[in-house]
Amino acid sequence: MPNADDKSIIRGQLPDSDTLYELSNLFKMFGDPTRVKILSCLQIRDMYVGELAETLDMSDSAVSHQLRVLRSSKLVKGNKEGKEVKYSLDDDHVTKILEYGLTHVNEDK
Amino acid sequence: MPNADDKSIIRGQLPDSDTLYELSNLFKMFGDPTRVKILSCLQIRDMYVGELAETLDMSDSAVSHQLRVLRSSKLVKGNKEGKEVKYSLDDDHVTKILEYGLTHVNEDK
DNA sequence: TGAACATTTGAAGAAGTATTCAATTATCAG
DNA sequence: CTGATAATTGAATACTTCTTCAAATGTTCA
Repeated sequence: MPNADDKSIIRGQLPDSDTLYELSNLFKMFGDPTRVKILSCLQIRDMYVGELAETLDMSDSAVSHQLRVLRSSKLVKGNKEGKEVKYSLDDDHVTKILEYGLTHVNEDK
Repeated sequence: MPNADDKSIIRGQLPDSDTLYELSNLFKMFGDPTRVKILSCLQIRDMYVGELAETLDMSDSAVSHQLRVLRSSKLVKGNKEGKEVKYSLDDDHVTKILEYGLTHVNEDK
């Protein structure tokens, strides 16, 4: 059987397991409506936690929890200003990835 | 207070709710390691369900379930060939989005 | 028709995750 | 120091979702 190791050949061409895991993890960040909203806001301008919460009509706590997740993925960063924390995008790719996705979604209609 | 409707202004600049939902839904497809693996395989060549299962070392059933999800998002399509079904990517964007994400992930290290 | 194979489907269980609520930390103004 | 405000944290709950298992569907071939 000539194609006995066909799967191995395919496997060899795939990105390695770690990369695939990181990759899906990156996209997972964009895979939640709340997080996408937060990122979209920060694309417009830097904002404080409270501003985000008001704008998106969510609790401060819920927003803060999501900001923590986004921070851990290095997609946003927070800078303390007195008792407030101003958040901003921490990555050039965020905008491009969102734009690309938007293009796709809009083309479909 | 001059900024009373500042949030409304921001809200007005955001993509509408439906679009944001669709957007996060698109990214959610890429947010699971199994699905990313399947998509990566199909980027290399069209494959049957069984081939995918073997290549990725998963059950036929698990693969089929994920293919259903990907199909419903119009990212892959299946063509019946006898008793087998050959799957292929159903969207030009898939490759570009994956490539873009990969670039990002690789740059980070 | 009947056996073998490929795929799909549905239900169930397990694991992961988002939001809420209450409590805590930190900063500023009086 | 005290009270008020901003943000974070942890625990609990509700919800979603991935995989497994068993059964069903559909197709080929003898």
